[in-house]
Amino acid sequence: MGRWEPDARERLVRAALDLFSEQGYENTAVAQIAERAGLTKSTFFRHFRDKREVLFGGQDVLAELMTGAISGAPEEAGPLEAVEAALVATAVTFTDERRAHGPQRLAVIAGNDELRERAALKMVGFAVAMTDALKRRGVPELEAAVAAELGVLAFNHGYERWLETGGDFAEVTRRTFSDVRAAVGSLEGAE
Amino acid sequence: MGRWEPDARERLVRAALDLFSEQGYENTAVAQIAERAGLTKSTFFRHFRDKREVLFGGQDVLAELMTGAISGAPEEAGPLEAVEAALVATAVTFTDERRAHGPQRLAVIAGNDELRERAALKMVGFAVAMTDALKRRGVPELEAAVAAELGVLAFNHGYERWLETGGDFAEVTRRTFSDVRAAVGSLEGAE
DNA sequence: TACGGTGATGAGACCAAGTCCCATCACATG
DNA sequence: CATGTGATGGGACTTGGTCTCATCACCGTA
Repeated sequence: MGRWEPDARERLVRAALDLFSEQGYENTAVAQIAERAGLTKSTFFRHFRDKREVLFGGQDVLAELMTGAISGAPEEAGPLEAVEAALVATAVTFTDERRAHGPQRLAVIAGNDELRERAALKMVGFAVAMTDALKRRGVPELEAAVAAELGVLAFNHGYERWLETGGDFAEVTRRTFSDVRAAVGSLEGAE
Repeated sequence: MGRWEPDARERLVRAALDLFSEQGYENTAVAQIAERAGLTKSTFFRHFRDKREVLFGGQDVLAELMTGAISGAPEEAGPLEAVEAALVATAVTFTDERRAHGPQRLAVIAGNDELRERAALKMVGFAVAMTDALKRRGVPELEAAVAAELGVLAFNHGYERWLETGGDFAEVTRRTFSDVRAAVGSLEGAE
Protein backbone atom coordinates (compact mmCIF):
# COMPACT_ATOMS: atom_id res chain seq x y z
CA MET A 1 0.00 0.00 0.00
CA GLY A 2 2.63 2.50 -1.04
CA ARG A 3 1.86 6.18 -1.21
CA TRP A 4 3.65 9.53 -1.59
CA GLU A 5 1.73 12.13 0.32
CA PRO A 6 -0.91 10.40 2.41
CA ASP A 7 -4.67 11.02 2.42
CA ALA A 8 -5.07 11.87 -1.24
CA ARG A 9 -8.81 11.40 -0.96
CA GLU A 10 -9.24 13.79 1.92
CA ARG A 11 -7.03 16.36 0.26
CA LEU A 12 -9.27 16.23 -2.79
CA VAL A 13 -12.36 16.73 -0.65
CA ARG A 14 -10.89 19.74 1.13
CA ALA A 15 -9.66 21.30 -2.11
CA ALA A 16 -13.03 20.79 -3.75
CA LEU A 17 -14.98 22.19 -0.82
CA ASP A 18 -12.78 25.27 -0.65
CA LEU A 19 -12.80 25.93 -4.39
CA PHE A 20 -16.56 25.45 -4.60
CA SER A 21 -16.99 27.96 -1.81
CA GLU A 22 -14.62 30.45 -3.38
CA GLN A 23 -15.73 30.38 -7.01
CA GLY A 24 -18.84 28.28 -7.14
CA TYR A 25 -19.30 24.69 -8.22
CA GLU A 26 -19.71 25.26 -11.95
CA ASN A 27 -16.78 27.63 -12.19
CA THR A 28 -14.46 25.01 -10.78
CA ALA A 29 -12.91 22.42 -13.08
CA VAL A 30 -11.95 18.99 -11.86
CA ALA A 31 -8.41 19.60 -13.08
CA GLN A 32 -8.26 22.64 -10.81
CA ILE A 33 -9.36 20.65 -7.77
CA ALA A 34 -6.77 18.02 -8.48
CA GLU A 35 -4.09 20.64 -8.99
CA ARG A 36 -4.77 22.26 -5.62
CA ALA A 37 -4.58 18.86 -4.01
CA GLY A 38 -1.27 18.23 -5.73
CA LEU A 39 -2.75 15.54 -7.96
CA THR A 40 -4.16 15.13 -11.46
CA LYS A 41 -7.54 14.68 -13.09
CA SER A 42 -6.89 10.97 -13.53
CA THR A 43 -6.41 10.49 -9.83
CA PHE A 44 -9.53 12.47 -9.01
CA PHE A 45 -11.71 10.16 -11.06
CA ARG A 46 -9.98 7.18 -9.55
CA HIS A 47 -11.26 8.27 -6.14
CA PHE A 48 -14.69 9.60 -7.14
CA ARG A 49 -17.11 8.41 -9.76
CA ASP A 50 -17.85 11.97 -10.87
CA LYS A 51 -17.39 15.58 -9.90
CA ARG A 52 -20.45 15.65 -7.62
CA GLU A 53 -19.49 12.59 -5.63
CA VAL A 54 -16.59 14.40 -3.97
CA LEU A 55 -19.20 15.96 -1.67
CA PHE A 56 -21.12 12.77 -0.96
CA GLY A 57 -18.53 10.21 -0.03
CA GLY A 58 -19.42 7.54 2.47
CA GLN A 59 -23.18 7.72 2.01
CA ASP A 60 -23.26 4.04 1.11
CA VAL A 61 -21.85 3.31 4.54
CA LEU A 62 -24.79 5.16 6.05
CA ALA A 63 -27.27 3.06 4.11
CA GLU A 64 -25.58 -0.10 5.35
CA LEU A 65 -25.69 1.11 8.94
CA MET A 66 -29.39 1.80 8.55
CA THR A 67 -30.30 -1.56 7.09
CA GLY A 68 -28.11 -3.31 9.62
CA ALA A 69 -29.87 -1.62 12.49
CA ILE A 70 -33.30 -2.44 11.11
CA SER A 71 -32.41 -6.07 10.57
CA GLY A 72 -30.90 -6.27 14.03
CA ALA A 73 -33.78 -4.60 15.86
CA PRO A 74 -35.59 -6.80 18.40
CA GLU A 75 -38.49 -8.92 17.18
CA GLU A 76 -41.07 -6.95 19.13
CA ALA A 77 -39.97 -3.59 17.77
CA GLY A 78 -42.48 -1.89 15.50
CA PRO A 79 -41.50 -0.33 12.17
CA LEU A 80 -41.07 3.15 13.64
CA GLU A 81 -38.88 1.85 16.44
CA ALA A 82 -36.76 0.03 13.90
CA VAL A 83 -36.39 3.18 11.84
CA GLU A 84 -35.38 5.14 14.90
CA ALA A 85 -32.72 2.55 15.58
CA ALA A 86 -31.52 2.99 12.00
CA LEU A 87 -31.10 6.73 12.46
CA VAL A 88 -29.31 6.33 15.74
CA ALA A 89 -26.99 3.76 14.19
CA THR A 90 -25.62 6.35 11.78
CA ALA A 91 -24.41 8.54 14.62
CA VAL A 92 -20.99 6.90 14.73
CA THR A 93 -20.07 8.56 11.44
CA PHE A 94 -21.03 12.07 12.53
CA THR A 95 -17.85 13.15 14.24
CA ASP A 96 -16.93 16.63 15.41
CA GLU A 97 -14.51 16.92 12.52
CA ARG A 98 -17.33 16.24 10.11
CA ARG A 99 -19.50 18.75 11.87
CA ALA A 100 -16.84 21.41 11.31
CA HIS A 101 -17.25 21.70 7.56
CA GLY A 102 -20.92 20.70 7.53
CA PRO A 103 -22.34 24.21 7.03
CA GLN A 104 -19.87 24.96 4.25
CA ARG A 105 -20.86 21.74 2.55
CA LEU A 106 -24.56 22.43 2.91
CA ALA A 107 -24.17 25.93 1.48
CA VAL A 108 -22.35 24.65 -1.58
CA ILE A 109 -24.97 21.98 -2.20
CA ALA A 110 -27.84 24.43 -1.78
CA GLY A 111 -26.31 26.70 -4.38
CA ASN A 112 -26.22 24.25 -7.26
CA ASP A 113 -28.87 22.17 -9.02
CA GLU A 114 -26.61 19.28 -9.92
CA LEU A 115 -25.61 18.90 -6.30
CA ARG A 116 -29.14 19.12 -4.97
CA GLU A 117 -29.99 16.48 -7.51
CA ARG A 118 -27.31 14.18 -6.16
CA ALA A 119 -28.44 14.85 -2.61
CA ALA A 120 -31.98 13.94 -3.58
CA LEU A 121 -30.78 10.65 -5.04
CA LYS A 122 -28.92 9.82 -1.86
CA MET A 123 -32.05 10.39 0.21
CA VAL A 124 -34.08 8.18 -2.10
CA GLY A 125 -31.37 5.59 -1.64
CA PHE A 126 -31.81 5.72 2.12
CA ALA A 127 -35.57 5.44 1.79
CA VAL A 128 -35.35 2.44 -0.51
CA ALA A 129 -32.79 0.74 1.71
CA MET A 130 -34.90 1.18 4.83
CA THR A 131 -38.10 0.19 3.05
CA ASP A 132 -36.54 -3.04 1.87
CA ALA A 133 -35.10 -3.80 5.28
CA LEU A 134 -38.51 -3.29 6.85
CA LYS A 135 -40.22 -5.49 4.29
CA ARG A 136 -37.76 -8.22 5.14
CA ARG A 137 -39.11 -7.99 8.69
CA GLY A 138 -42.59 -8.65 7.35
CA VAL A 139 -43.82 -5.07 7.37
CA PRO A 140 -46.38 -4.50 4.59
CA GLU A 141 -45.17 -2.52 1.58
CA LEU A 142 -46.95 0.76 2.19
CA GLU A 143 -46.31 0.86 5.91
CA ALA A 144 -42.65 0.21 5.25
CA ALA A 145 -42.49 2.98 2.69
CA VAL A 146 -44.20 5.47 4.98
CA ALA A 147 -41.98 4.61 7.93
CA ALA A 148 -38.85 4.91 5.80
CA GLU A 149 -39.95 8.23 4.37
CA LEU A 150 -40.57 9.60 7.84
CA GLY A 151 -37.14 8.38 8.80
CA VAL A 152 -35.45 10.19 5.94
CA LEU A 153 -37.36 13.35 6.81
CA ALA A 154 -36.17 13.14 10.40
CA PHE A 155 -32.66 12.37 9.24
CA ASN A 156 -32.49 15.53 7.15
CA HIS A 157 -34.00 17.81 9.75
CA GLY A 158 -31.90 16.16 12.41
CA TYR A 159 -28.73 16.74 10.46
CA GLU A 160 -29.45 20.44 10.16
CA ARG A 161 -30.33 20.71 13.82
CA TRP A 162 -27.14 18.91 14.71
CA LEU A 163 -25.10 21.39 12.68
CA GLU A 164 -26.81 24.31 14.35
CA THR A 165 -27.01 23.17 17.93
CA GLY A 166 -24.23 20.66 18.24
CA GLY A 167 -24.34 17.87 20.77
CA ASP A 168 -24.66 14.17 20.17
CA PHE A 169 -26.07 13.27 16.77
CA ALA A 170 -27.96 10.29 18.15
CA GLU A 171 -29.66 12.42 20.76
CA VAL A 172 -30.59 15.20 18.33
CA THR A 173 -31.95 12.74 15.80
CA ARG A 174 -33.98 10.87 18.37
CA ARG A 175 -35.63 14.12 19.40
CA THR A 176 -36.25 15.09 15.80
CA PHE A 177 -37.81 11.75 15.01
CA SER A 178 -40.03 12.14 18.02
CA ASP A 179 -41.11 15.56 16.72
CA VAL A 180 -41.91 14.05 13.34
CA ARG A 181 -44.06 11.41 14.98
CA ALA A 182 -45.84 14.12 16.93
CA ALA A 183 -46.49 15.97 13.69
CA VAL A 184 -47.98 12.82 12.21
CA GLY A 185 -50.22 12.57 15.24
CA SER A 186 -51.42 16.15 14.81
CA LEU A 187 -52.22 15.51 11.18
CA GLU A 188 -54.28 12.45 11.91
CA GLY A 189 -56.09 14.01 14.77
CA ALA A 190 -57.02 17.18 12.90
CA GLU A 191 -59.70 15.70 10.67
CA MET B 1 -44.51 31.75 -34.94
CA GLY B 2 -43.17 30.22 -38.12
CA ARG B 3 -42.21 26.58 -38.28
CA TRP B 4 -41.36 23.91 -40.87
CA GLU B 5 -42.49 20.58 -39.61
CA PRO B 6 -44.70 21.11 -36.58
CA ASP B 7 -44.27 19.65 -33.09
CA ALA B 8 -40.50 19.60 -32.99
CA ARG B 9 -40.55 19.12 -29.25
CA GLU B 10 -42.81 16.11 -29.32
CA ARG B 11 -40.83 14.56 -32.13
CA LEU B 12 -37.71 14.88 -30.01
CA VAL B 13 -39.41 13.20 -27.06
CA ARG B 14 -40.62 10.30 -29.17
CA ALA B 15 -37.23 9.84 -30.82
CA ALA B 16 -35.46 9.93 -27.47
CA LEU B 17 -37.85 7.48 -25.84
CA ASP B 18 -37.51 5.02 -28.70
CA LEU B 19 -33.74 5.26 -28.94
CA PHE B 20 -33.33 4.92 -25.19
CA SER B 21 -35.47 1.78 -25.27
CA GLU B 22 -33.59 0.32 -28.21
CA GLN B 23 -29.98 0.99 -27.22
CA GLY B 24 -30.04 2.31 -23.70
CA TYR B 25 -29.73 5.84 -22.43
CA GLU B 26 -25.96 6.08 -22.25
CA ASN B 27 -25.44 4.56 -25.67
CA THR B 28 -27.57 7.22 -27.28
CA ALA B 29 -26.04 10.56 -28.25
CA VAL B 30 -28.07 13.74 -28.32
CA ALA B 31 -27.03 14.24 -31.93
CA GLN B 32 -28.60 10.89 -32.74
CA ILE B 33 -31.89 11.81 -31.11
CA ALA B 34 -31.97 15.05 -33.03
CA GLU B 35 -31.15 13.30 -36.26
CA ARG B 36 -34.01 10.83 -35.89
CA ALA B 37 -36.33 13.74 -35.21
CA GLY B 38 -35.06 15.48 -38.33
CA LEU B 39 -33.34 18.20 -36.32
CA THR B 40 -29.91 19.05 -34.92
CA LYS B 41 -28.14 19.08 -31.59
CA SER B 42 -28.55 22.84 -31.34
CA THR B 43 -32.29 22.58 -31.60
CA PHE B 44 -32.44 19.81 -29.03
CA PHE B 45 -30.76 21.97 -26.41
CA ARG B 46 -33.00 24.84 -27.34
CA HIS B 47 -35.98 22.72 -26.27
CA PHE B 48 -34.45 20.92 -23.30
CA ARG B 49 -31.94 22.07 -20.74
CA ASP B 50 -30.06 18.79 -20.89
CA LYS B 51 -30.27 15.25 -22.18
CA ARG B 52 -32.21 14.00 -19.15
CA GLU B 53 -34.89 16.64 -19.30
CA VAL B 54 -36.35 15.21 -22.50
CA LEU B 55 -38.05 12.60 -20.28
CA PHE B 56 -39.27 15.03 -17.62
CA GLY B 57 -40.95 17.80 -19.53
CA GLY B 58 -43.92 19.53 -17.95
CA GLN B 59 -43.12 18.62 -14.37
CA ASP B 60 -43.06 22.29 -13.43
CA VAL B 61 -46.68 22.46 -14.56
CA LEU B 62 -47.50 19.69 -12.09
CA ALA B 63 -45.88 21.58 -9.25
CA GLU B 64 -47.93 24.65 -10.10
CA LEU B 65 -51.12 22.63 -10.20
CA MET B 66 -50.31 21.22 -6.78
CA THR B 67 -49.57 24.55 -5.12
CA GLY B 68 -52.59 26.11 -6.79
CA ALA B 69 -54.87 23.43 -5.41
CA ILE B 70 -53.45 23.75 -1.91
CA SER B 71 -53.79 27.52 -1.92
CA GLY B 72 -57.32 27.23 -3.26
CA ALA B 73 -58.49 24.58 -0.82
CA PRO B 74 -61.32 25.64 1.53
CA GLU B 75 -60.37 27.28 4.81
CA GLU B 76 -61.61 24.37 6.90
CA ALA B 77 -59.63 21.77 4.99
CA GLY B 78 -56.84 20.14 6.97
CA PRO B 79 -53.32 19.65 5.57
CA LEU B 80 -54.02 16.12 4.36
CA GLU B 81 -57.21 17.17 2.62
CA ALA B 82 -55.33 19.98 0.91
CA VAL B 83 -52.63 17.57 -0.24
CA GLU B 84 -55.26 15.22 -1.60
CA ALA B 85 -56.72 18.12 -3.56
CA ALA B 86 -53.24 18.82 -4.91
CA LEU B 87 -52.86 15.27 -6.20
CA VAL B 88 -56.30 15.27 -7.76
CA ALA B 89 -55.55 18.59 -9.45
CA THR B 90 -52.72 17.04 -11.44
CA ALA B 91 -55.09 14.57 -13.06
CA VAL B 92 -55.85 16.85 -16.00
CA THR B 93 -52.35 16.29 -17.36
CA PHE B 94 -52.55 12.49 -17.23
CA THR B 95 -54.22 11.81 -20.55
CA ASP B 96 -54.65 8.44 -22.23
CA GLU B 97 -51.99 9.39 -24.74
CA ARG B 98 -49.56 9.97 -21.87
CA ARG B 99 -50.54 6.69 -20.31
CA ALA B 100 -49.63 4.91 -23.55
CA HIS B 101 -45.88 5.43 -23.30
CA GLY B 102 -45.79 5.55 -19.51
CA PRO B 103 -44.40 2.04 -18.98
CA GLN B 104 -41.75 2.54 -21.63
CA ARG B 105 -40.73 5.77 -19.94
CA LEU B 106 -40.62 4.17 -16.48
CA ALA B 107 -38.49 1.30 -17.75
CA VAL B 108 -35.96 3.65 -19.28
CA ILE B 109 -35.73 5.72 -16.11
CA ALA B 110 -35.37 2.67 -13.90
CA GLY B 111 -32.45 1.47 -15.99
CA ASN B 112 -30.21 4.49 -15.57
CA ASP B 113 -28.76 6.26 -12.56
CA GLU B 114 -28.70 9.73 -14.08
CA LEU B 115 -32.38 9.45 -14.87
CA ARG B 116 -33.34 8.13 -11.45
CA GLU B 117 -31.39 11.04 -10.07
CA ARG B 118 -33.41 13.50 -12.10
CA ALA B 119 -36.63 11.76 -11.07
CA ALA B 120 -35.63 12.08 -7.44
CA LEU B 121 -35.02 15.79 -7.86
CA LYS B 122 -38.45 16.24 -9.40
CA MET B 123 -40.07 14.51 -6.44
CA VAL B 124 -38.17 16.69 -4.01
CA GLY B 125 -39.42 19.64 -6.02
CA PHE B 126 -43.00 18.51 -5.53
CA ALA B 127 -42.44 18.01 -1.82
CA VAL B 128 -40.91 21.45 -1.38
CA ALA B 129 -43.66 23.10 -3.40
CA MET B 130 -46.40 21.47 -1.37
CA THR B 131 -44.64 22.09 1.93
CA ASP B 132 -44.35 25.79 1.15
CA ALA B 133 -47.95 26.02 0.02
CA LEU B 134 -49.08 24.39 3.25
CA LYS B 135 -46.96 26.69 5.37
CA ARG B 136 -48.60 29.64 3.64
CA ARG B 137 -51.88 28.27 4.99
CA GLY B 138 -50.46 28.42 8.48
CA VAL B 139 -49.57 24.76 8.82
CA PRO B 140 -46.53 24.31 11.10
CA GLU B 141 -43.26 23.42 9.41
CA LEU B 142 -42.98 19.78 10.36
CA GLU B 143 -46.62 18.94 9.81
CA ALA B 144 -46.42 20.55 6.39
CA ALA B 145 -43.32 18.57 5.52
CA VAL B 146 -44.84 15.29 6.64
CA ALA B 147 -48.08 15.89 4.77
CA ALA B 148 -46.20 16.83 1.61
CA GLU B 149 -43.99 13.77 1.84
CA LEU B 150 -46.98 11.51 2.21
CA GLY B 151 -48.47 13.22 -0.80
CA VAL B 152 -45.42 12.55 -2.94
CA LEU B 153 -45.41 8.95 -1.83
CA ALA B 154 -49.04 8.56 -2.83
CA PHE B 155 -48.35 10.34 -6.10
CA ASN B 156 -45.63 7.90 -7.05
CA HIS B 157 -47.51 4.79 -6.06
CA GLY B 158 -50.65 6.18 -7.65
CA TYR B 159 -48.87 6.82 -10.91
CA GLU B 160 -47.69 3.24 -11.10
CA ARG B 161 -51.12 1.90 -10.22
CA TRP B 162 -52.64 4.12 -12.87
CA LEU B 163 -50.29 2.74 -15.49
CA GLU B 164 -51.12 -0.83 -14.48
CA THR B 165 -54.83 -0.65 -13.91
CA GLY B 166 -55.91 2.30 -16.01
CA GLY B 167 -59.02 4.30 -15.19
CA ASP B 168 -59.22 7.88 -14.02
CA PHE B 169 -55.99 9.21 -12.51
CA ALA B 170 -57.85 11.28 -9.94
CA GLU B 171 -59.77 8.26 -8.73
CA VAL B 172 -56.71 6.00 -8.55
CA THR B 173 -54.69 8.61 -6.73
CA ARG B 174 -57.44 9.30 -4.24
CA ARG B 175 -57.60 5.62 -3.37
CA THR B 176 -53.83 5.43 -3.09
CA PHE B 177 -53.67 8.40 -0.80
CA SER B 178 -56.35 6.83 1.33
CA ASP B 179 -54.23 3.67 1.53
CA VAL B 180 -51.22 5.72 2.59
CA ARG B 181 -53.24 7.34 5.35
CA ALA B 182 -54.38 3.93 6.48
CA ALA B 183 -50.77 2.79 6.61
CA VAL B 184 -49.92 5.79 8.76
CA GLY B 185 -52.73 4.80 11.08
CA SER B 186 -51.43 1.25 11.40
CA LEU B 187 -47.97 2.53 12.21
CA GLU B 188 -49.18 4.80 14.95
CA GLY B 189 -51.48 2.24 16.45
CA ALA B 190 -48.87 -0.49 16.54
CA GLU B 191 -46.78 0.82 19.43
C1' DT C 1 22.17 -4.94 -2.26
C1' DA C 2 19.75 -6.13 -6.15
C1' DC C 3 15.34 -7.65 -7.90
C1' DG C 4 10.59 -8.27 -9.00
C1' DG C 5 5.78 -7.47 -7.62
C1' DT C 6 2.07 -4.33 -6.37
C1' DG C 7 -0.69 -0.38 -5.87
C1' DA C 8 -1.14 4.41 -6.64
C1' DT C 9 -0.22 8.04 -9.74
C1' DG C 10 0.79 10.72 -14.26
C1' DA C 11 0.04 11.69 -19.06
C1' DG C 12 -2.45 12.08 -23.00
C1' DA C 13 -5.80 10.63 -26.51
C1' DC C 14 -10.52 10.46 -27.10
C1' DC C 15 -15.81 10.98 -27.00
C1' DA C 16 -19.97 13.22 -25.74
C1' DA C 17 -22.56 16.87 -23.08
C1' DG C 18 -23.43 21.46 -23.02
C1' DT C 19 -22.48 26.61 -24.32
C1' DC C 20 -22.00 30.34 -27.58
C1' DC C 21 -22.24 32.94 -31.63
C1' DC C 22 -23.58 33.82 -36.14
C1' DA C 23 -25.73 32.67 -40.49
C1' DT C 24 -29.95 31.14 -42.58
C1' DC C 25 -34.59 30.01 -43.63
C1' DA C 26 -39.85 30.15 -43.42
C1' DC C 27 -43.53 32.98 -42.63
C1' DA C 28 -46.21 37.08 -41.55
C1' DT C 29 -46.98 41.94 -42.07
C1' DG C 30 -46.80 46.52 -44.12
C1' DC D 1 -41.48 43.70 -52.45
C1' DA D 2 -38.99 45.06 -48.22
C1' DT D 3 -38.65 43.95 -43.48
C1' DG D 4 -38.91 41.87 -39.04
C1' DT D 5 -39.32 37.76 -36.20
C1' DG D 6 -38.90 33.27 -34.44
C1' DA D 7 -37.08 28.81 -35.19
C1' DT D 8 -33.36 26.31 -37.03
C1' DG D 9 -28.49 24.90 -38.73
C1' DG D 10 -23.63 24.80 -38.15
C1' DG D 11 -19.43 24.93 -36.13
C1' DA D 12 -16.01 26.30 -32.63
C1' DC D 13 -15.02 25.63 -27.92
C1' DT D 14 -14.84 24.05 -22.88
C1' DT D 15 -15.26 20.46 -19.72
C1' DG D 16 -16.79 16.00 -17.63
C1' DG D 17 -15.68 11.40 -17.94
C1' DT D 18 -13.34 7.03 -20.00
C1' DC D 19 -9.52 4.44 -21.34
C1' DT D 20 -4.83 2.90 -21.95
C1' DC D 21 -0.13 2.84 -21.06
C1' DA D 22 3.94 4.41 -18.74
C1' DT D 23 6.00 5.58 -14.32
C1' DC D 24 7.13 5.82 -9.57
C1' DA D 25 7.36 4.56 -4.59
C1' DC D 26 7.41 0.96 -1.45
C1' DC D 27 7.71 -3.81 0.23
C1' DG D 28 9.37 -8.40 0.57
C1' DT D 29 12.77 -11.57 -0.61
C1' DA D 30 16.94 -13.71 -2.30
